[in-house]
Amino acid sequence: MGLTDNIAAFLMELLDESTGELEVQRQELAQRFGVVPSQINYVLASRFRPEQGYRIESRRGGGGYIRIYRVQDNDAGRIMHLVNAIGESLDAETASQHLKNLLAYDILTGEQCRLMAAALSERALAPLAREDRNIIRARLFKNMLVSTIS
Amino acid sequence: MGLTDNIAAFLMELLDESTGELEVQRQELAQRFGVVPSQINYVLASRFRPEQGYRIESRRGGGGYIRIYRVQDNDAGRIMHLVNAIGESLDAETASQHLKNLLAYDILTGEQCRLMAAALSERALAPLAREDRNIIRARLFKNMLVSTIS
DNA sequence: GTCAGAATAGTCAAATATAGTCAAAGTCAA
DNA sequence: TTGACTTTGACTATATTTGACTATTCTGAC
Repeated sequence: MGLTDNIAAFLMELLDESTGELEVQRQELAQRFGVVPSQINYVLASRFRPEQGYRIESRRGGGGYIRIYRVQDNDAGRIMHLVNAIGESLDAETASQHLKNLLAYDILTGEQCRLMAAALSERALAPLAREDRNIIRARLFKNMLVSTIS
Repeated sequence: MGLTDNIAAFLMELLDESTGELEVQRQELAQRFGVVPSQINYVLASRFRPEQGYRIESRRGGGGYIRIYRVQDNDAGRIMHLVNAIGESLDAETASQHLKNLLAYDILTGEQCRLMAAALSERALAPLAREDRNIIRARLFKNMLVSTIS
């Protein structure tokens, strides 16, 4: 486990102990782990992203600080938003892009994405005429998305 | 026995000793056997495929690793058996029964079953003519099943 | 109030540490 | 002799660590 993972684990533990809220000083934290201060920025940028369920606030200058909040984001809301945004027809390219986004934002797991990708693939729907493929693909995607939140 | 078999045997032994889970570093392993690092990728690709009952995870960069998991015995085999047993056409009732069985035998998780059920439902495929529905349903099911073991 | 200096934190790119891909070359058994 | 499997290495992709430079905020002297 590298330094980044160590520092991230330390911070997450502190977040567990408190009520999902935490304040540290960059310089002090860096010193504790014997790294340069900008390493802390890297930890925050790679392990505490909003799509990973965290929010950061900070201030420079005297008495400066970095605050980390664990937020509960509403996946169901985002999924329903997407479901409503998908129309009657959906091509394979667009579907694939949606899946990538859902995965990147940790709304779906890799397993769920693989399963959906298999169903939405051109291959699975091959016997249908193009326009039918896109119509069925939209229906499949919406049905599967809704199934993940119920 | 070639290098590939040697390395594979070594890894499988380690998997036996641990609880079916294992982490190595590509460079280190390659060095131990005196081969180029990409040889390790070949070993993984040829001896630790999902349909052989393994799953691989890896990360590049500092602190990078390769993790090998031995997945539940025979699941891959049972799934492939079912895939081969499903013909060109599949009605909703039969699909539903298959899903129930897969869940009951712990071959699929509840989440996977719900997702598949959503895609295989009469509702998702409603616009299609009945025989088309059954043909597409068979293709969807087979594609999704295969995706769970890759 | 203003300004200078101290005390913070942020940005960005280079250096380093891993792993992945792909195709050419080698090997071996049918 | 041929084709599948193996081995190799050049090139690519990604993750981490570091430090020089920049931006912001506070405090105290005036």
